Amino acid sequence: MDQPGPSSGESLLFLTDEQLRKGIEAMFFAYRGFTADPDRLLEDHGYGRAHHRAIHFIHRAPGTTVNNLLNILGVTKQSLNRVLRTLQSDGLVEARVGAKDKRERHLYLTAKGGELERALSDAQRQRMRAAFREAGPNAVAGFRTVLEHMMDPEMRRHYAAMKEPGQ
Amino acid sequence: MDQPGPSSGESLLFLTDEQLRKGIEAMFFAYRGFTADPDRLLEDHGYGRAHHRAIHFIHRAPGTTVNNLLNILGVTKQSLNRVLRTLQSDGLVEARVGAKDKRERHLYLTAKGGELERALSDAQRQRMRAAFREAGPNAVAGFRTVLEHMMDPEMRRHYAAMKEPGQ
DNA sequence: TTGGAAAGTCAACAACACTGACATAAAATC
DNA sequence: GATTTTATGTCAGTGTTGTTGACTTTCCAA
Repeated sequence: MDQPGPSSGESLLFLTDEQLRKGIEAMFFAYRGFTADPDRLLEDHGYGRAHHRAIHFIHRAPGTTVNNLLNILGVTKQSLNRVLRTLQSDGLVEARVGAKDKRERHLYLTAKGGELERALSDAQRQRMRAAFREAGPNAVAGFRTVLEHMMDPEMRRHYAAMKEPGQ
Repeated sequence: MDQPGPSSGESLLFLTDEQLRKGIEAMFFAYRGFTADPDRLLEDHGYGRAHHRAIHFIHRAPGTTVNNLLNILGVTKQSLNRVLRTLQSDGLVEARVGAKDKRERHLYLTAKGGELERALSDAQRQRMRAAFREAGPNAVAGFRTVLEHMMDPEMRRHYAAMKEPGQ
């Protein structure tokens, strides 16, 4: 019953279907918690998660182009455009025509957009900070390692690319 | 915003806003990967994630009532009902009127429903197994710890309740 | 027995994803 | 210089999934 793995000396009990099912349900329930706080805030403004994602990544990489945002978010341009249009007409996002390539639109948050970003981000960070603190640095490192391996390779590239901003 | 002040003897560098932002983006990108494989399968059948969730939890707790499922999934009964209706008319789910309380419907997967559940589950487990294996048992433990702390307390109850089935 | 609560169903609507087709402007290429 | 490609935006239509409101059936308790 409690025999070591036949090939290695290491236990592989953490790879049983039962453990994997727990991991799957953990992802499901945790993601709900992860989005719950910003969702409440967004509802007050009449926005949805799509707006949050756009705001987050524009804040993260100011001056990003529509096309770049499209690749990161993995939605169609029609879908993203709907969101950007409302954010622009509400004065949260500004789109500047590219200096070098005039076809491109570079996206920036306005002061008002920055305010909402901070509010959303604060709400989300607060929960994550609490979870991190209770779990401890070792668990946090494991958390990030597993999530990185769960990403699609292409998304992992995006994630890694913005991992260390100054490098 | 918050300085990484060395107030205690322990380093709190893992709680900086920068680290939290990385955690937030890790959740976003990883969740996309997490759902990608089942999503492809579901599309072939004309279903969506809502169907997957219903199938998963009916498989997890056969005979569960609609109301119980409602609490776990956190949607309105009308929304869940639409999903259950299609699953029933497609012959994947069976609803039996409660013996004690005839208002209740107890939900079961049919043989056909079980087949789809297995296919979806296999696809999702495969990715998670790969991620777990590459990350190692220590990282997996941390992963689960952090996720548990990120859940709403009520959801954590559901999660814990179904953690060890035989106990 | 009657009135309210609970479980579930039907109808209509909104958010947000999708596809497809098309328009415009600018850059790149032939 | 003409043509093609690229970046972006728009219109129309569709599907999934969430919502609220109104309704039926069933149960239970005053």
